[in-house]
Amino acid sequence: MKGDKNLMYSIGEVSKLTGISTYTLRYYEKMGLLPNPYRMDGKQNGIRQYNDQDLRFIQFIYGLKQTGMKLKDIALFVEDGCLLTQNNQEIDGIQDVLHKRIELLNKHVNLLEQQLEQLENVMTLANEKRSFYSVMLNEQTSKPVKTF
Amino acid sequence: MKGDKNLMYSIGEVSKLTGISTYTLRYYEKMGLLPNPYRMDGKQNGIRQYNDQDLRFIQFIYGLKQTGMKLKDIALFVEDGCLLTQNNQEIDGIQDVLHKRIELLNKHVNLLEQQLEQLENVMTLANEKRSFYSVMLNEQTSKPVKTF
DNA sequence: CCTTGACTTAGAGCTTACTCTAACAAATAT
DNA sequence: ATATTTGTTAGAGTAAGCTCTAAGTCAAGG
Repeated sequence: MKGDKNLMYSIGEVSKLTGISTYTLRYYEKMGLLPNPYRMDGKQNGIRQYNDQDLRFIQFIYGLKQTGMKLKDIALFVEDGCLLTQNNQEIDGIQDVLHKRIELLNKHVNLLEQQLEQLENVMTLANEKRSFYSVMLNEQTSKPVKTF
Repeated sequence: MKGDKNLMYSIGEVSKLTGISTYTLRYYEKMGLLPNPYRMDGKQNGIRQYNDQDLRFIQFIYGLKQTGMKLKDIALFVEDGCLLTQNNQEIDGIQDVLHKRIELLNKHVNLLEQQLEQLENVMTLANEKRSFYSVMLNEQTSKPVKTF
């Protein structure tokens, strides 16, 4: 009844599913990259419980990080929290928040495009170099090339 | 007469042309990422002189670095130096060197392919998120969505 | 019962990759 | 003449992003 599909994950499970260590997950939480998760109530030591939506969000955030977004920018992205509060009240200044988030995503998408371009360049160069070496390997008549 | 096209660059010029600081260029040289460049002889303080081939090599190496190859792996790639010595003598065990370099390039190209894939994933997710926010911005009737 | 995994705060330590300073020398450009 | 750029060695400092330990508590599962 609490999570969708009744699937709730502990921090250890999230760690296994995402490949992010529990240290790092708590660190990200403390740094404001991840929202404070729901906690088990009562005596149960306040254990973090993540649902599927949380998991997808963590993976999204991790993707941003892996592709070069700075932790500080991710924290900016996340800082205003959920777009609607518990009671389905809009947060204050939602327009500004949306603008800010769109801007951060724009900035990152630009970075991604540059990275794609560079990746393709480097790929080409690396392949050329590789071919060159392969040719050298197979050639009997080694011509005098002074090169790397 | 010394360099091709008579173009020789000082470390400062290389820095400007590549966007790598002189500190970093010397650091890379010390770490074995860059071969020891030709030096001006005689009284002239042994100033480093790079030619076009050197410049291209530096850019190639920098591309590897920028796309995630570890400095240590780059150093491995570079460590056996030029493929033919000054006197056009083959270096010892050139086959092994070629194999090693091809292997390092293979490894890196694999990494590049993974990166390309992830970049595209993240691009898609970021674009979706951006669209979602844009829709929220333009919608008058804000539906109760509790989400990031 | 005992291991495992969860929690906390605080803080130390680590890796990678620079980045810069010191302190001195020598050559070039204005 | 002076500022800039280059050179050297050696070493300190910085930043990001973890990674782990300590030292204590709590609760579930075999």
